[in-house]
Amino acid sequence: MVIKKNCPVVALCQVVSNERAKRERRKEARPGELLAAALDLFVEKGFAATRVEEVAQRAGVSKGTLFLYFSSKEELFKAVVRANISGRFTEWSNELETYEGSSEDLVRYCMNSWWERIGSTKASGIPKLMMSEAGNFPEIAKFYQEEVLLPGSALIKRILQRGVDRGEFTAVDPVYGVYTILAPMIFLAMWKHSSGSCGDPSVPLNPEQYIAAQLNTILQGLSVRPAMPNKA
Amino acid sequence: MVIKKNCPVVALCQVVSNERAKRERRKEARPGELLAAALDLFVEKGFAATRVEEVAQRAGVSKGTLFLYFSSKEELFKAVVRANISGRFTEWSNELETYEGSSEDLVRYCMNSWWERIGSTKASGIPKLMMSEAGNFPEIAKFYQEEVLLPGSALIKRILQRGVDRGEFTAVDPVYGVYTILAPMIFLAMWKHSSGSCGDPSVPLNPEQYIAAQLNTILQGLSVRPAMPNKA
Amino acid sequence: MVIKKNCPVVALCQVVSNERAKRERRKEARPGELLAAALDLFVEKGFAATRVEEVAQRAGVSKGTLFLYFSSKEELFKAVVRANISGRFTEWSNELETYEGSSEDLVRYCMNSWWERIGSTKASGIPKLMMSEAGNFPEIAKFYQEEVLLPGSALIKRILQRGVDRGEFTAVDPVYGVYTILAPMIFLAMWKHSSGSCGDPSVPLNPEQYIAAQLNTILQGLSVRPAMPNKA
Amino acid sequence: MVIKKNCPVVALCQVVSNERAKRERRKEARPGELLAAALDLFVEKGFAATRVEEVAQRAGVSKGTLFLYFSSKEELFKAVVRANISGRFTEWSNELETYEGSSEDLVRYCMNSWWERIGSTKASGIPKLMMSEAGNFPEIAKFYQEEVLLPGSALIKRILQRGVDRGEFTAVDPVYGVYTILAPMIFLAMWKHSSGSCGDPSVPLNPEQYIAAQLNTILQGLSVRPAMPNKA
DNA sequence: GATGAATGAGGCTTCATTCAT
DNA sequence: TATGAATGAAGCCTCATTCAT
Repeated sequence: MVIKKNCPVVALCQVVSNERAKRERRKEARPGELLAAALDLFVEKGFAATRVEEVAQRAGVSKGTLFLYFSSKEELFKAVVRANISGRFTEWSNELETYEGSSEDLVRYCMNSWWERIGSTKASGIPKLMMSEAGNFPEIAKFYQEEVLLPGSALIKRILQRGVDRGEFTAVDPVYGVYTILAPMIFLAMWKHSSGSCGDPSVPLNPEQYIAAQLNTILQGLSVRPAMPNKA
Repeated sequence: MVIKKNCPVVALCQVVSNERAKRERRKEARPGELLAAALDLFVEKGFAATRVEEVAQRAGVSKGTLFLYFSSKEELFKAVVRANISGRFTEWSNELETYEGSSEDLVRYCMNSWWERIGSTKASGIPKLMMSEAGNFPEIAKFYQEEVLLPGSALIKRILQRGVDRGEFTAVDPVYGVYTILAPMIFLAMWKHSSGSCGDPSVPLNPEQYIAAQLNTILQGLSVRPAMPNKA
Repeated sequence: MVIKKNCPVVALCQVVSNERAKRERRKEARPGELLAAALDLFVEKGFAATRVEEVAQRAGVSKGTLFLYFSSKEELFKAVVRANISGRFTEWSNELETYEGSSEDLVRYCMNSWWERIGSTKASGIPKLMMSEAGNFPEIAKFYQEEVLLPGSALIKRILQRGVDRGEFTAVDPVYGVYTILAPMIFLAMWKHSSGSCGDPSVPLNPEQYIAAQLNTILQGLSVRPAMPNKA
Repeated sequence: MVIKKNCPVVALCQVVSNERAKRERRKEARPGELLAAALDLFVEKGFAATRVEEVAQRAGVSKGTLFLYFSSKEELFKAVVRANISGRFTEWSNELETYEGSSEDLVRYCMNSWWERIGSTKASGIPKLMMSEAGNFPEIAKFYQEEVLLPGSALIKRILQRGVDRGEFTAVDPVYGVYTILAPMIFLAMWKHSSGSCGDPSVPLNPEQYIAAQLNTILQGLSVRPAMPNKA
């Protein structure tokens, strides 16, 4: 090229082209950044109170760009939910099939594993989002139910059944026993994202300690035990 | 009475007083009707997605009337929360003081009583509302925490301590043990108001059965019992 | 009447009837009180920024009552203007006809008299009102012009002409000479009611001193005088 | 230049820069167009009676666009006042310092110059606006007073003092003498914008003739002259 | 006549979405 | 593709006006 390097116009072009290069490198990442920003904000403020401009800003793009990737705010919302729903139930299901330890340990493993993979990540905002917005987005609530709640419940049910079958757990209601495991986890996810509860440390909640305490009680509650004078 | 019933002046006075009474009865009923309508809608759709006109309509008045009683949508929201926060903790606290049965029964009593007094009423929407909107209304979230969460937690803590003191309950973490009781109730309240989850009966939840099942497991989990080979 | 005096219902009726008596006594005064209140507020805040409820309140009646006397806010406005337009031009005109002093004294008399009868009263708000609202109320502006500005201008013109005819005043433009007298008075009326100007005493304006100073300059300006080297 | 004109990258840069230039030219012109439209309407109808949509329409944009440039109707109003307040008093002050003609000519120059620079422009609406709205916008009225009325009065005072010092003007009250000059100008500005008065030509007012007539009378009124039997 | 609760049209403002550049 | 200025539908809120009492 004959163009002198110090020609200001050329320099400008290069800057532009560098930026373009960088931009294109990041292009693939755009939807992900937008989804991450949107997840944060939707979880924090709810769907209606979140402005798309905020989402775009947080993702480092302009408002218009967001609409290149998501045709509407609602589509963005759906994409956020979809993107953060772990399709890991088959994986977990397999782990359960091949698990060889005690059912108590299996419950411990599951709950802790949920915390590591979901609860402690941003994906834990999804339950809060669904609780808050289910009424406004019935289809996506249905989708969430089918993709998450049903498989999750089924998984828990099989774990409990395994414990009963192996003589480790006392027989529990096959439907309502599930909530014994499910409720503490969903509660934890929501509590975590309710800044009203977390803002003030007067009602503190350390997730690991919380899970440990819940497991202790639940597992003793599930365990088979000698006859006791207590009414059960 | 010596006054003749058909004295026109007297009659007028009575009419006036009847009219005034009726008018004022209506006027006094308005805020309550509006609060009830607003609670429903805020719980169902969230603060931002609820239109004041809807609230007014559901209360059977026009848009403008709402603003005669609440100076803004936000004030309406605050009033809804305030109006539905039961200051019943002293009452419950007294019941606890004088309770003479076993601590297990006390826990049962408390949970069932919560369901009867709060959970089964519209007030059960408040926890969902607070979870969803705490981020957008920090002051009112703080108020909720101080007026509800802290006293509630304190009450539960005392019940657990009573059980331990009387040799009925195993020692639990004084902080995290509380969640063993709290989490299932809050979960129930939120689940109930998450129409996305309830709309479809594929994951059903009958509150009484749910509470019974939770109590069974929790109470066995809390109970003192002979040493077992299980890790506790 | 057989009714006992201490019967509470009767007592109430009496109170009512006393109030009614008082009310009826004041009934005749109502429109005047409303007009006075409206004048104050319209002048202070303008037509659009004045709320009818404020007017009613200041007049000591309810909002509904105002509409018993004036069919709309606009009618109230028109009535305010009409009520405060002095039909005194014929009176003044007569005074002029029969005035026997110097024309200079006549001008002094007129300006001071205007201040006493109009400028220092609430009616002085009308010019401000008309200046501010003329664009929004063309008909009433026209009415004001016909009833006030034209007669007032004509009066001034005749006074000036009298001075010229009697050899007291230098000849001035018959149209624009009028403003020499008119402008200072209207300016005074508006300045007085512009709280922005009056609120702060950094640009003070004592009406009597203002008028005296204006008269001094104007009258010397109008006076016939010996030839001077000044360009006139 | 070595760079080929048809180098596509360069061309692109130019296009971009043209596009940006045009876009930004529009963007930069908007506030001015909006301010001009708003000035017109506020002066004509007053603040409260002017609808923002009208302002936007007259500026050729949509309602929403206005709010991109002014955060509220009130801010628009403030900006209108600020934008039309000439900070030209230092300039005028300098002209006064270096003026070499007679004080009479200086007064003529000032009044005519005010007409050319302010009175005949749209900025002449500001005095009317301030008179009408001062009560509703105390802060901006204060600002107007400090930025316009006080410097303006000070300027006039110095001109009069100059005349007295040079033996050209008779001694006048240093405070109230100012109004001799100020009142006719402010009156003119307000009269001009009171369409009620101007709409009908029955009380006509040609500004140049008005100013000439006022000057004639005022200047003779200020001039030093031989003792006269008139009371002064 | 008098009241003041109720109404609802209308104005300000926001923000998802579009589109020219 | 990316931008961000522009749009306008929709929501909150006000207040002149009505009307049952």
